Amino acid sequence: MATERYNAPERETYWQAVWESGKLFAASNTDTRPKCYVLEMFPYPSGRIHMGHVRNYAMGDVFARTKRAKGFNVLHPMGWDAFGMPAENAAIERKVAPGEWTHENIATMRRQLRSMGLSLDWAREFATCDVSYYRHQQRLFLDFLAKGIAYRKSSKVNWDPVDNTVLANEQVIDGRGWRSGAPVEQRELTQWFFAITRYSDELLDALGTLDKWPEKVRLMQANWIGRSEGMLVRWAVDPKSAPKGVTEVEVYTTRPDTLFGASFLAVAPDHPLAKAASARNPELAAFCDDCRRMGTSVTELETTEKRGFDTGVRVVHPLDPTWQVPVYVANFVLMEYGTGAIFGCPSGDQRDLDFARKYDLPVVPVVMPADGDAATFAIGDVAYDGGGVMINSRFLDGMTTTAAFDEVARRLEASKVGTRKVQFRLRDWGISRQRYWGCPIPVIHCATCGVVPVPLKDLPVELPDDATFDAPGNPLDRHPTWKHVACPTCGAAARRETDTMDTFVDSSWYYARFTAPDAATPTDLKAAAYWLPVDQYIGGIEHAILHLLYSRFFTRALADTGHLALSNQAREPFGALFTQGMVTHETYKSADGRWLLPEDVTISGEGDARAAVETASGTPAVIGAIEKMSKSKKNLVDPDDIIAQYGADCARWFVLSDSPPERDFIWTEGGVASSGRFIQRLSRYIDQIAALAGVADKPDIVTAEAVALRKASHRAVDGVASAIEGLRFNVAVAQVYDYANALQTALAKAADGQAAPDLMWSLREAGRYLLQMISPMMPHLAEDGWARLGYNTLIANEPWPTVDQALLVDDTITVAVQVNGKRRDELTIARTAGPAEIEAAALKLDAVIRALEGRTPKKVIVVPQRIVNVVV
RNA sequence: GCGGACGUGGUGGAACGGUAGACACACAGGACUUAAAAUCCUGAGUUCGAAAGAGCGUGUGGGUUCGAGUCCCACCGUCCGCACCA
Repeated sequence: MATERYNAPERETYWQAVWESGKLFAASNTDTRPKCYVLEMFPYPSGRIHMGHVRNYAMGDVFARTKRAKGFNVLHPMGWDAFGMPAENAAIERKVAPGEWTHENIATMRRQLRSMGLSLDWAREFATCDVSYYRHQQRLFLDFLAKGIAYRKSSKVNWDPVDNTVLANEQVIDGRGWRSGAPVEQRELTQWFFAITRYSDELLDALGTLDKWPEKVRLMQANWIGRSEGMLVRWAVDPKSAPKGVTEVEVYTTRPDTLFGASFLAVAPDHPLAKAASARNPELAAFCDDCRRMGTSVTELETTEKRGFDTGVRVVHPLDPTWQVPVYVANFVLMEYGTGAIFGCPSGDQRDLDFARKYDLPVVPVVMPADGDAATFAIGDVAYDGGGVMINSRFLDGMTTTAAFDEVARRLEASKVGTRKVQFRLRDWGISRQRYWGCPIPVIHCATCGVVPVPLKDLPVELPDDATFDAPGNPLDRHPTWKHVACPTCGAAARRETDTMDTFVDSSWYYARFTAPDAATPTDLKAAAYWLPVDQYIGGIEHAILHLLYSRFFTRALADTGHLALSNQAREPFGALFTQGMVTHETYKSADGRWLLPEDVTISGEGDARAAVETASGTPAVIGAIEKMSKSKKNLVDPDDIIAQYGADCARWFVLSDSPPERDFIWTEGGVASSGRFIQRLSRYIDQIAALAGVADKPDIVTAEAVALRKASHRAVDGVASAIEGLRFNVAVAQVYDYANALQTALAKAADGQAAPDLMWSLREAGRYLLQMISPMMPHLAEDGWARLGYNTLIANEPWPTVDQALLVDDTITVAVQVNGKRRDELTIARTAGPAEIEAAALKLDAVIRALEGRTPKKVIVVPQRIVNVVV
């Protein structure tokens, strides 16, 4: 029987059109089935889909299709995270308007995503650069402003003096702007902020409820929020040494127990005391200026010497009025954390110790390990920052560090010079960007009225479409007319805010907008309450902190401004999170050091003998490391090419196979070809089954072949379902391969057309089950095979097959038999056999008798249906 | 420096504390073919052995257990996150 080769690309286009016209994947906001919201992180429209997208969206689609088959009302939407700097860079480099560039990219990528056959509800699609989206974001901003969640403050920023813009910390490389190369300045600028720190405690505590999030991500967020418990302690300034207007210094410490080890205070160069003291000491003023010029890059921080300058100010120890310590300005104290002032305990902190040695300050050990000897314990070049027992600390001596902490806290609070204080590392979120291609911040600056919110009736504040990009700086700021408006309050000439919002704001609430993308308000309370939280969110680990933390904050801010009606227990946007690994590929370089595309390289040999030549010229090439696919290293494979050659099912199947989804996936040409062959193989099996003579009624299943096949069918369906449920797609793929092998055996038995009726019937069932278990992963082949088997429904609409539990267990089972933990033989016995029966049978095995060497077993461990261990 | 994850054949990887290496890739041998492709069959952790079989095997060293890839401790290596955070 000759079967035709399955033309995947052609059939896939056909079935995509069938799904499309049937609106199969449209989600209803009113449905009695249980809901399931499946979401993958929406893409930035950079130009074309890459394999990382294919992997991400294939995973989400398998999950969504499986949930659909299992009877859920599934919401699986797609949109575009469309604001951002690359569009402006394209405008500068290619003279194309950012909006135009973005929309062209969206059109390309939408077509590419459609060719993957994803079960998406395209009716809900939007781009964050659509006025119909960002107008609502402006409304949210105004509501945040009214509640104090959005506010303006002056803060230090990285300023690029050539490009005339603020740079994020990530955009400052070795102290220089990443585009201009100019040394970055620290500038004090008034910027817009979101008060994420208002939710610090809640964001930290609620991490404990996110049990379907990766532990790693929860930990990273916990560290980022950085809660620490300590005390604020006020040190009175000795009036004789006090600069003008300074009477005390407040420090923050997490180790009040070490207070008797204090030998100095250090304040940040921008601390009020530093400024006041500078006024009377030009040398100190110069030192502070020097510190301010210091860069903030990682390498600089690591190499910069710890330096200090004695202010001449002396402060009084809070536990001993007769004891004074000097106050230094130090370049390592941050004004942004705590109070901008610390007390230094050299024996308990390495940095303080280094500082004390350098400036010849006392080093008094106050804590020693619990098993230490107070008489001999000393501090050399290494500080002891652990817990233990207090020494040299007067009334604290002999206490544990924990008890000493409490005792000091009690005394300082009683004398009103200290208070317990929880401190967070998390800072408020600065959202101002001096950029064109973002959501305009809807406020107006009036000389008399101050900052005036744009009235709701005047929303949206639309971006002008005639901005110019031929000069550095913010195009909105230099636009001839856009920023000039009348003050909404007094009518006088006023100025629009020309900053736009950080693009992370756009992606902080899109998942809520998807639940009602056409609502006249930012959210539809009913729709959002029905769909949220997202039941399964899938995306890259690179968003572990920023996007995922911002979204968690936004959900709470939306609830507090009446845009979400959620109970306090459900203020989380993403119930379950999965972070998938990257797609990687081998890299190739020509002899003269140019990166080469995989398609331009021919590989020969294997193992250590593998060698590459540049196909066109025949010159030898170098095979490099396996790295994340990137344009710069040219180790890219274009999904379009793969889909055109092998089909979407093949691309989907391949990226789901082999590697566990959370790990990196290595793309190989051989691997994709092999997936393609497997699709042809399944297609042949379907044709063979379709050609079988039908059996009208279900016969008794009696022959060994039929029984074995049915067991394999039901077990595979069961195994695939649970693997997908656990997002273990590589295991699901392996189950299908395994099942295909079983099916092949059964088909071989029926090849002569003389098979028993029960096998014929079981093969028909097998064909049906095969298609259903592959339908989430290879939806097109499943649909095509379904039609070939003669069904006139769509498999995409079919419920997940039911599993006959009786077929999942065997009457006889095989248990391993060990002697002293070493496997010697195995025993096949009735599943119902009791421990005594199993033990007796095991002891009769030749291999066991031989291994016993005549000894009498001391003990026999029998775990029914698992193992027997004979101990001698 | 702090925190975390990972380490299994030639390769990607399976394995509720219970027969390690499922499944796939690559490889080798065979069948079909004039030939190739495609397809099908067979083999394979490693050492010794003709075979039956036996020894050794999940980074290293200890521990818990009748039994450890899995749990605990230490170390080595790789990767990731944070980092003058008081």
